[in-house]
Amino acid sequence: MGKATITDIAHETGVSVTTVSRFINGNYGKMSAETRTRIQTTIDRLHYSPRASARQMRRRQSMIVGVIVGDISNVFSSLLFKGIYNVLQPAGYDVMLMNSNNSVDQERDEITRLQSQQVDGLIIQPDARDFRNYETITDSQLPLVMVDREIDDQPHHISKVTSDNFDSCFSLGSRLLSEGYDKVVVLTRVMSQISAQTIRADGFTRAAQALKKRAIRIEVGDHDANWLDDRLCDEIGGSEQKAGSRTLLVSLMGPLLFQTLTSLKRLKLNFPDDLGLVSFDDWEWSRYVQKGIYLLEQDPTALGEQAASNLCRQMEAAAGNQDPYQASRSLVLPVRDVPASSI
Amino acid sequence: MGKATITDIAHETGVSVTTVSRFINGNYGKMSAETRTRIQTTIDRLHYSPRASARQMRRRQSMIVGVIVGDISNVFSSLLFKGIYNVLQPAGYDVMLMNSNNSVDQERDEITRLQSQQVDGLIIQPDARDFRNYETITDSQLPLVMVDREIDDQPHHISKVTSDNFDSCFSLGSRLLSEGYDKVVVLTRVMSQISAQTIRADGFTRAAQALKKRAIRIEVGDHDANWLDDRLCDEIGGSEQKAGSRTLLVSLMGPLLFQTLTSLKRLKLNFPDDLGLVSFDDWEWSRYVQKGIYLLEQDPTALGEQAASNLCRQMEAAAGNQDPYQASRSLVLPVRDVPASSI
DNA sequence: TTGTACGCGTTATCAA
DNA sequence: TTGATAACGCGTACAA
Repeated sequence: MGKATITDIAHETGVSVTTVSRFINGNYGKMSAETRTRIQTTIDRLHYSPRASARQMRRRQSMIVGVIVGDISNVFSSLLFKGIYNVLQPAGYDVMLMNSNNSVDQERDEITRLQSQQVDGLIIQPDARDFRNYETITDSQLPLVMVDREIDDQPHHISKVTSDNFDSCFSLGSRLLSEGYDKVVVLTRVMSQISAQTIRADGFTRAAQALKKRAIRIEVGDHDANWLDDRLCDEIGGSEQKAGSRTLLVSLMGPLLFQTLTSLKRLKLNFPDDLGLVSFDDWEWSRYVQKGIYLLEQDPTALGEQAASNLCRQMEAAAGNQDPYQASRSLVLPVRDVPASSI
Repeated sequence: MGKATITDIAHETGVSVTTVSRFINGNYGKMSAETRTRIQTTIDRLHYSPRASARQMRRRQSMIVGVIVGDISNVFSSLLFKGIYNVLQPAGYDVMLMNSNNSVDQERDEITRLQSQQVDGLIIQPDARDFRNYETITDSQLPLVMVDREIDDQPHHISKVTSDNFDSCFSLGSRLLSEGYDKVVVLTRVMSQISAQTIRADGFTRAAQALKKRAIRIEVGDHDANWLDDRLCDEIGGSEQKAGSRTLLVSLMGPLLFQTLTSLKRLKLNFPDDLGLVSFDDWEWSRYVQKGIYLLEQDPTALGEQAASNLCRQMEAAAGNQDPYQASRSLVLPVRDVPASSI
């Protein structure tokens, strides 16, 4: 029977529910070793397992954390989750994962669901441009960490864990452009209202501006394969232009790199000879692909771990009836700059 | 206040809790349109949201499903989850995701946690070799679907959703070997006690046996890069042997393919000239990599969707006090065989 | 060291 | 068309 209750255990064992409750919660302090083993035996025999829901009602905490990611099929999201889970599971929290599919509406619905579940905290890779969409969370003083994407009007006392997107792109862009590239072509594929890619693109654009060089941004949508070929051909030039080409091509998203490589192959453009290639990468695979790519690596797992441990602090504060947002901390994680030659 | 209760709403609105409860659950049947709007107003004003835990206690169902995957950082797992979520979320279920890290111990702990949460159903990519590890689930008649990996002694009335691993490998292996390859070298990287890779390897091995050709299996662990180089050199031969080589090299796992390609490049072995290359792939990226690879594609998202919809049927049965396992169905999804030339 | 009794927020039953 | 009230399983203050 999966239906045994604490009362059943108490009766079977011949003790009171209080004693059983104490046992379950590890308050062995005042309990004879004998009753202890007797209770354990009964529990095993009846396959008893305490109902989390009943426990929640009394304790006023669920030990559940809600996580909303933009697209779980993107490696970034799964590595982020992994980092979160690494921290939260050992801390005793269960994690409810939701996939917003980069839709603000869906995200709103999911926040409601999570609030109904009385989650003790929330980690969100946000979709919406305005913080207004998240005020229902802060109104109820729920511990909250925003991850990866930046919201303009987010109050500074709300935690935010991001990568060093702008600076890393600006500095790599500056260096490469001053080493002799004429212009930079930035490829993005923005799925959400807000995206880290936008900030990265800005980094390169600003670097170009500072050096008075040209910056072009190409937003790759769901076009067919030829579309990108044509655009690249326009911007970088066909084979006749190759020789004098000093273009720096930047792919700001993992999956985009593969598409780019395919196009380059079709166009018979080689790097680093015909152009310079930079890719922003979430994880190690791209280094298997080919030599000669400059990589900007972020570490989504670390991002998740930092977000989760900050959330834990907030939840502790909340459990002690304090303002969780006092325990908030914002964090910018470094992006690793891997030289093309070292791969 | 996030603390408003149904009683508060009732008092504020000047109706009884029963009425509010009816409203919340959409039983408008016998309710004046006016009280309806009045209740809605109060709910909005007080930011009321019903506690899932209190509701669970009465209803005896949680509307939560537990999912345990082997390694969430593996693309297979995240696509699987996506499929599951696609089905479960619209059906009104929330999903608790756990990562077993391919550890049987961790998996056991997670099953316990999920049972405490009183999940209405469980989808597991199992780690353990014996079904004994999951009997605590079937003992309590909990809806259950096993995914991806096969357990020898799993009772046939327990649902299982897998890919057509053996047959697809056997048939591709048979075809290619009879078209002129001398032997097959299979690369695996098994992380768990059980793995679909083992079955795939068997498929190729049996194909070789039937044609009286050699089959070699290399288990790639966490060795350094050179290790694989050496092993491949042993089996496939160095450049002097290339010319006459008729080896079929098989990578049975996505990430392994990249490692393999790197090794082949270092060894200056080209395909399809020097050898034939086959890869089992979870998703479309490998087709960007290079031409000339035979691909066996499975569809983890579809796997997840099927698993989830079967689970739903079981949960409906359980809700109607019937044996959920009568609604169980096992399913084998096809593996797509993509010819090397078509990529 | 152990037991009794009440309350947590919701829904279902019965009554009006 | 609406209310009053008894459960659900657990934790804890208080009593013994």
